[in-house]
Amino acid sequence: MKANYLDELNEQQREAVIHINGPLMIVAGAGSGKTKVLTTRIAHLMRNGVDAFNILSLTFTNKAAREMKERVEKILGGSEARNLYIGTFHSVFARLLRAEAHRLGYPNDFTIYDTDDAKSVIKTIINELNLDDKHYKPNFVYNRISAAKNSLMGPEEYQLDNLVQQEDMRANRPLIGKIYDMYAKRTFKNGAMDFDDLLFKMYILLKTFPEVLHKYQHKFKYIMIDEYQDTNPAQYEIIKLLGAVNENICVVGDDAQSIYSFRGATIENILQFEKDYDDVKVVKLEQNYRSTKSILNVANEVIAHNKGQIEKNLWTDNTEGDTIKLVRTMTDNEEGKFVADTISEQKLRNHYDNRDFVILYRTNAQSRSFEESLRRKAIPYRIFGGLSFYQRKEIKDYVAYLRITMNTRDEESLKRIINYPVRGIGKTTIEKTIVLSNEHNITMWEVLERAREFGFKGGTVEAIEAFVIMIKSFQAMLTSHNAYDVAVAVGKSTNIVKELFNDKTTEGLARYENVQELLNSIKEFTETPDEEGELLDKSMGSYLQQITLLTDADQGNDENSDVVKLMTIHAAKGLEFPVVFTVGLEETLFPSGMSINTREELEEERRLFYVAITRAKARLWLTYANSRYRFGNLVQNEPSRFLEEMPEKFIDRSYAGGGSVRNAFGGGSTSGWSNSNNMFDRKKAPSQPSQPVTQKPAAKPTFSPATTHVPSADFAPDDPAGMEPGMQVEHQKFGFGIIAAMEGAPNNRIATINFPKGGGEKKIMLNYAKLRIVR
DNA sequence: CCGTCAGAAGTTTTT
DNA sequence: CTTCTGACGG
Repeated sequence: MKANYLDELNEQQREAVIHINGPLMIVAGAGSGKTKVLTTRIAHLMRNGVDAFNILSLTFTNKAAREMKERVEKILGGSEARNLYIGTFHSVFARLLRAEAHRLGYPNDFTIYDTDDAKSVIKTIINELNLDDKHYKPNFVYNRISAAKNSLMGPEEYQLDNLVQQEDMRANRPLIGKIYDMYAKRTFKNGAMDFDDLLFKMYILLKTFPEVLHKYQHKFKYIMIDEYQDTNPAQYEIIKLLGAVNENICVVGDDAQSIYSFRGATIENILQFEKDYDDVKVVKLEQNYRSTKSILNVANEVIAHNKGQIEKNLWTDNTEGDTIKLVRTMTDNEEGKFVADTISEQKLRNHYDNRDFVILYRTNAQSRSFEESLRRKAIPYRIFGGLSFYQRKEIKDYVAYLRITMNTRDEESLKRIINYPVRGIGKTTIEKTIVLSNEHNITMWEVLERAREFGFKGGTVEAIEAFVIMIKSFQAMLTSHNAYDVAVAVGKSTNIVKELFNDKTTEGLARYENVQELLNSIKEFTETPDEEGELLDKSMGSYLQQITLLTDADQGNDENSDVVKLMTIHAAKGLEFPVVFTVGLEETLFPSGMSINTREELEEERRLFYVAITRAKARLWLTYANSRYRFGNLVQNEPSRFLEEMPEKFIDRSYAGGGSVRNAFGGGSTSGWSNSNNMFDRKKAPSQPSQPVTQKPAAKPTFSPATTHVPSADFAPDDPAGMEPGMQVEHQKFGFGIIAAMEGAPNNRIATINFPKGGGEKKIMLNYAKLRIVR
């Protein structure tokens, strides 16, 4: 260990690091060396006799956890750091739950449902309840349930809580509580937890089993929480429970960077920390080492528009640096072009590499114009925050096999692969299986295991049995083989790999490569030693647990690749870049139109803007477009109100069409401001009285275009077996026709029929087409 | 059972 | 404009 590690700190940083026992709150302004303090403090604890096994450090992102681990290792210079518990809330709790879940009635190898899995379950339930999923949107319902769990509210409480019920009534969705209840039961039956359950169930576990609580209270004698301003009530309560005995809780945060209230984070947690414990030591890190004076001054002045903050004065010794450039373009495409041009220019003028640039936007959808312009100029880039690798269909399919092998209760996975690749277990069979499983209160898997007993017959029962035997063969391998071998066996037995290999289309090729990459990742997982040391869990279950908690930002950690990065501001939190472009600074976009209704929402948007500004080390461009395409139509937007909140002194507005923001406001177009509403209004124009739609509307009358045939009143399809060439038949759409020829196997005959009014000669598969025999 | 096509919906932010 | 969904033809 480096002896002089304390010398590298400033006074406040050192004060935080050497505080060992008792609650500690570090208010860490942007760029004030927060991670350095955290990592040095861990090293310092260990140097002062604290066992690595007794230290728990929680972060929000895998990336932050990884970075922290690496930096601690660097200071300690050895493998001691391996015994630390450093990870995200979700991954650490998932790991603990893997040891304890049986107490709650879950299998220890429970499946973790990602957002898509969860929404899919919710959708199934909505349909089962005969509710209209246009009204009960799975997304909306999911968010309600998520919010409930994040406030530690179970289904019963949800249905009994007056306030919540009133909200649902007002939103005209009174049955969300019912859906929540069914969802909780269903996921439990599936032996699955969603992201929120990892927190919620952890809390339940600690609350219900004192001996478990006791165990972890004594294990985690020192607890550190990064980004404390983003904790939600569930996380808050868990920390409180775990830390209750030793009260060695160290939280680090910056209320000015709280940007996750939409996900249940309450800024109150950090504002109230001093009141939660006696004798809280508070340290403020106010010296910024990251940004120029210009950048920092702008940031400070912007955030000063928020009220109710922890008082602090962020300052820097750095040079004043360049002014902040404010840029107006006419359209979003020009905005993209401007950014790409400027990147080229800056690379030449100031010798930057691609990796020095980041483009930050409010919503993922904004990336398009920048992608195009960067591609046109052949500037390499990478977008963060698209589909995670593990959300791709082919990967989810493959992983579903692994999941079902680990946890046969997982019906989401079972339904996904029971007939993929096609093995003759069709819709009817699946429906029947579901009905039987409900009837007998057993899992679908158990029904399949006893298929013959339940009266499945013929080819179906054979297909089912083959499927069951195959999955069981994978399970048998689990004890004797590692995760990689099992995964390879899955690929072979199911023929998935071969099938993808034979698909020579571009997409097929990509899919094949993705599956290969999946296998590689499993191989890598089984072969690299566990960084966290203590628990050398190389099992399939451990692997599956990890990958579900990975996001797009966690892949391709080729930090060194020289590319321009594109991401949302949320995704950029905790990062820094020499040159930052913050784009799309327009009303309704940033601040988002969805977040301008209350002061709280607007303040969070402002904090987001603050985060964006403070990512920049040396140079900052702020851009906005007069008009941009949204949902395919051109929309005009005012410049963001935030642009008016910046101090003139540090801003160069010469790019903003020569005028000030104010000029841009009124001066531009007098007519131009009839905007965005109309795009919503237009659609609803022939205003239907908005009646509450809770039940599925009766089957819609099907309108046929005037050109098509109107079937006879008594139209009813006949058995195709009796159809022969020469017969006259009626088709629902093509009208009357004569069968000209017949081909194909007896059980799959294809007729060539001439429809004089229906577009001439057609080939029709008799098994599927509905035809009436006329004569 | 699967692929195609038209129509509709979507854009806040994520572990 | 793009992506997803459902209906329907083959």
